[in-house]
Amino acid sequence: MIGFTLLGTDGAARRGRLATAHGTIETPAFMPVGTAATVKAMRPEEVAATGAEIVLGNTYHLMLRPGAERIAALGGLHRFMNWPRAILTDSGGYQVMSLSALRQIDESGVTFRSHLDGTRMALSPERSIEIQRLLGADIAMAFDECTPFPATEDEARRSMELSMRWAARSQAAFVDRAGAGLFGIVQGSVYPDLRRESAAALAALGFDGYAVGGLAVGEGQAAMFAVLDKTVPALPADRPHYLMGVGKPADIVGAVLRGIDMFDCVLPTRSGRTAQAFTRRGTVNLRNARHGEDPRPLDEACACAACAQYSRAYLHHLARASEILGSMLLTEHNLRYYGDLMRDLRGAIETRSLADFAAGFAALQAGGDVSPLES
RNA sequence: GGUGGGGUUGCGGAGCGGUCAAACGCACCAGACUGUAAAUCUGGCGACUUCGGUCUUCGAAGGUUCGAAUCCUUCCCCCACCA
Repeated sequence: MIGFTLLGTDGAARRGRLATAHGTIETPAFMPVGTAATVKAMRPEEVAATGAEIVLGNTYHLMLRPGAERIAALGGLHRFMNWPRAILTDSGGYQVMSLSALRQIDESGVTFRSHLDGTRMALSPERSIEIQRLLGADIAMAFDECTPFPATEDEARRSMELSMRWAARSQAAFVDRAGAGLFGIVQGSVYPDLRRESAAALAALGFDGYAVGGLAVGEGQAAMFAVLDKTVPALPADRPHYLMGVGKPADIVGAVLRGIDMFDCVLPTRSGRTAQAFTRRGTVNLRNARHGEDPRPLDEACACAACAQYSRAYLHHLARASEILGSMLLTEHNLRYYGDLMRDLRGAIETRSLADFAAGFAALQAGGDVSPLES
């Protein structure tokens, strides 16, 4: 059982606080992704300095390497990766989709052929929950199938109903402990009736929190927001709402406006490694030639090390040279940007000025990156 | 001085009579990345184009051939070894 306190609202948006065995999380919150027991290119103290209070780990990847039992024997995932704050673990449901070429699915669960060495590995709702317990997750996720997009209504229904049966089994397998909880995951693709049905099924079971899954898989922002408009009102209001795998900054702002409390996404970390930076004026590709001689900071309004101590020209050079420091600095910047965005969103909800904040955010993003240097 | 090897589109490097504006890699110019098989992937990369093509390129100049980056001659460079 984990606690969730609703501190205030602004329209559909909510300001909340999540209490776990490893600290509290102010919501709306962004959770950096640390799939393989590391937020890539970042040390844990640097992750915390960006404002993150919880990170993700991944059942599938950690069971393959180094193995859940090994991590348990070494004192659990928090200790293993030296992250003393909260951890949410994904159940492996996303890999059911992303590794579709390497797995077979049936009622009991999924058999994966390891992407590392081909070894056959089985994952079921029961085993996924067991692994997440071995890892010591503060928040475990029900084992589901992230429905691919596009899916016909029949396909989406079959997939959603399977996920709902697996949700019940996940819950039955979950051993409740203080400060730890289990979230259910709504599926149903872009079909409002399926989404409502899924939400109702999960609410009837009763989870510590409710996730919306199967979005940002190619349907587009408008369709995603349309799904949230129909789905979030169907979720229990006294529990946290988590939009899985989302997203771009504008996606997050729009989802907060629609009542989402938690987010995770690989974009800030992955983009940090591929030279794309998120800024108050939109995205910037540091590899582009126009930054080669630019002595200005990436984002003058940002207090991260990359912006405070280095020029665009230097970040450009690091990216071109594939230097590790480039990945580190841009990942740090991107996570700081996301952290600042969440802080500002929380502040705007507290002062009930979220609509104004969202309008200002959109205007700045639409304005584009800083103008080129005079030559 | 002798012998052998070589000069290909920014660089490296394939090609060795037609299917060659010329493989591939790098560099370069852009784009994409949404519960991470991702420090990854995609496109472009001689000039012009009404996007059908047209034109100029493979050290230089001649030549053989219906046709030459590919064969021959001469010249200019480079490298290795021997003296």
